[in-house]
Amino acid sequence: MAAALDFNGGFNNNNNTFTFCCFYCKSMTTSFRYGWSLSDGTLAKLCFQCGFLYESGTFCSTFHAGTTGWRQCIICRKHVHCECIASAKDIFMMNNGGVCCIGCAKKYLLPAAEDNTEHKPVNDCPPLLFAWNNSIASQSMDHPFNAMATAANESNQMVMCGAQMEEQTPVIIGGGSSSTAMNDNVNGCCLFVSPQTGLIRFLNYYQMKEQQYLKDLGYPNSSITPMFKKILSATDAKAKSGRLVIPTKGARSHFPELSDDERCKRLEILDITGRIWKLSYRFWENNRGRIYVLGGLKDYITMWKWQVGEQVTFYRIDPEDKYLIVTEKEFPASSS
DNA sequence: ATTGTGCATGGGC
DNA sequence: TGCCCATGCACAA
Repeated sequence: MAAALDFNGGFNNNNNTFTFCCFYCKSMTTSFRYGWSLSDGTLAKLCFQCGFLYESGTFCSTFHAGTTGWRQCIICRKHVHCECIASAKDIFMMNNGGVCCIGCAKKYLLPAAEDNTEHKPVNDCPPLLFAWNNSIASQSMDHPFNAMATAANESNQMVMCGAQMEEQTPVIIGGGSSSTAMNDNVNGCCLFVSPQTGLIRFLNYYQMKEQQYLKDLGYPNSSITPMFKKILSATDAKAKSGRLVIPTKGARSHFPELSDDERCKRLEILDITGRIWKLSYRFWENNRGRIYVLGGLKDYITMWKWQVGEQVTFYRIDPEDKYLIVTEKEFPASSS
């Protein structure tokens, strides 16, 4: 007897059981597990095996191991698959084209979304108007809203594309002085609307990460100041050398002064895990100038897997009077 | 052999 | 031209 189509998409085989076709592998199953969201708002029904792999987070690496579409999280470098619907929940598309895994996105990019104690605006920016598909409407303040912003354009509008936007629909924000203020360093900005006050808080990518560094290190109320940064050269990135040539200007203006009598000092520098690295800070002379280097970095370079072109930033934490070294694996373009 | 240090050279701005 | 700094090498610990 022909099976009757069930309203839920299953087949009644006339003995009170329903048979489902696994959305992914198309095998028939009598029990299913829910998978990812489909465009019609329902959830994909998966067979036991696919469902189990999906729930355990190994779906993509199991089924798509040999296919294209694998990219690296810009922060932790974990491989994430970006070409199937199943992985959509695990990735956060950056406005600069990079990809962030959802773990790092929650940790570094969207901390306000999970921190209910911090729904306080950090500035006095006026309420902004949101334009959605060219129709201006007041933004609902019912829910936290996070998105990645591209640079403010010439008319002081900010084009937004974010994880919570439908289909990457661009949104234009304008009418607030803050969009002008953000002009200089807006790439990777995260925007947050306070559900309590209705005011908009924004922190750019760098600021958000810096605040997170302080929290991670246990200095949530301290201040963190970038001192200088260095794009890693080929010789810097070689763990064998174990040293970093640091920009002369940054060294002179932020590190303790070295003299001909004291050509080397020991510096203790924290990494973002709180580990203390005892490094040598010294210089040698060259023609007319000094070359400043930070030595004793071999283990650090190995641990953080330095690669050419990556950026290392040195911070100062006050009032603890500590240095912090941060290896950032990839950066959105910054105009600063 | 491994790791750290100092120097000379040369390219680029 | 002057300075910065990337690089490779020699040498020391």
